Amino acid sequence: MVLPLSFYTREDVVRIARELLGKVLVTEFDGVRTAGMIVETEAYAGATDRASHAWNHRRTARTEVMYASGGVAYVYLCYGIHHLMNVVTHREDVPHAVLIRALEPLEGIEEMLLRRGKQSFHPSLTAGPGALSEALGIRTVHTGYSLLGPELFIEDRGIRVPAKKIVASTRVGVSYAGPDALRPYRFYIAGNNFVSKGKGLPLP
DNA sequence: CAAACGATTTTCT
DNA sequence: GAAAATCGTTTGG
Repeated sequence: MVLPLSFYTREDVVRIARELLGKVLVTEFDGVRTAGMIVETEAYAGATDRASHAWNHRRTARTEVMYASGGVAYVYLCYGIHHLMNVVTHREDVPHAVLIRALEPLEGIEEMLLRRGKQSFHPSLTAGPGALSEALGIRTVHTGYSLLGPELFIEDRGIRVPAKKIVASTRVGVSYAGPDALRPYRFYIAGNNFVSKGKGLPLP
């Protein structure tokens, strides 16, 4: 089933990040379907989190969509090259979000190879936030799109990720965030080949 | 209006 | 392991 709006509008963004592991992200642009199981996420706790684009209620044209009510996508361009996709959570005016960092491909692998310009199936196809966005055709034009479909949605297909397989660590690439860089807000499935190689700071 | 920079990935040594 | 690629967003003058 497609995750309902009530999944996204809850208050605990860290819990939502953890619960997104094992869910399936699907895109269907121009009738082409691609999908993958989420294996790595990061929570960004809005105004109180220095690592967040919305830290201290920073509000710009780019981050405006983070202030929407949960259940929409926040997609932005990083390093001029990579499109990074986030799930907006919580209620209106509370700019929480979860970055999707890695997927295990499930459907439309041929199309993913085409979009990524790859010859063969390899974890680098969808391991990493920029890579998975390219594989699924997600670009900044999709920011603000509903996560309830029809072109972009997340499903629960009954995949259960045992708590013992969920690892918490620090977030990748946020060392500028001072003490907040130490928050254990990154989650991934232990042993999954499609988890990105990115590293955060060592946990205290 | 100019300039620095980034929640990354790939390639080259 | 280091460095380049590449451009929209943000910030400072």
